[in-house]
Amino acid sequence: MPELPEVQTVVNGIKSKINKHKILRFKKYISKLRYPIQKNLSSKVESSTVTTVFRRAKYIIINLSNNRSLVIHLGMSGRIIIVKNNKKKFKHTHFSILFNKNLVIQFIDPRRFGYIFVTETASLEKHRFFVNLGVEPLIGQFNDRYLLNVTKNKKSPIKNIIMNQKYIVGVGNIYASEALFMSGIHPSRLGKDITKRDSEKLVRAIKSVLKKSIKLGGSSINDHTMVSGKMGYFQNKLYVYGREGSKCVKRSCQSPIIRIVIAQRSSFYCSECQR
DNA sequence: ACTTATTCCTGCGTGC
DNA sequence: TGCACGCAGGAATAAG
Repeated sequence: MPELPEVQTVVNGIKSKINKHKILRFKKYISKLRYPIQKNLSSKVESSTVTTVFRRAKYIIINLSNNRSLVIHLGMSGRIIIVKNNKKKFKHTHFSILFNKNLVIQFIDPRRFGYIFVTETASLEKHRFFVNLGVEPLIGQFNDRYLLNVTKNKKSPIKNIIMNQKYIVGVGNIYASEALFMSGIHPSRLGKDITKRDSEKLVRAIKSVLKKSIKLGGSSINDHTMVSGKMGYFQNKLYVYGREGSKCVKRSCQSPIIRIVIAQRSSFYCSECQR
């Protein structure tokens, strides 16, 4: 489940490798991803050079010298790996990008919820997938005042609010559960019942868990790996996600971790520590 | 304007 | 061993 730390891990992995490299060829093996790959995508990117690689929300953005941006979303099971040649194609390799100096990236995505598109860099922020994106959680603008303002008067559970990309980007099911545990807030608590103190703790927890996970290369639960193919390590540091029935990690607590479904998503929390 | 349900897809675990 | 089934979930979209 690629969330902000997993996407950032991929960006960190490909950035130094493909920067200033020329795209020789874009090869697609299947066009039916979440959105069909544009028919003219290859002609819009081939023979241009990479100028910048960065992340916005859960998107990977590769800016090109021809004033276009190549945008990739990993969906749920999307992976990007770097290989030396393109001879070995995996079962779910859906496209590959061949750069000069024998550098190749492959996009592997069994569930095909990922997608790629190219757009003019100047209009990227106005693109329908970008125009409604909320604030980046790791910048100063995301603070307790911002979150409190978002949560006030809302009748939906706090977990849904922090996972909603129009308010805060990059937080998905894993890190929402983790951050709520770290701040002692029950995932079902309604937005309107979040206090200033809760907001302070939750903001701190979100920033902290995302940063720690990035440092360890993200969480390799089902599909995510680093671009080298190596697993991330943060799955071993999770407090509640996927730990139904296990004991709370807090020594003084030891209560069982509970799984409930909120808005069709598994949510994990400690029955004692979170209210 | 907000809230909730539905939809896409394949691999994996479970039960008969 | 094989098959049916449910589940995993990001987020646009439709529906309420």
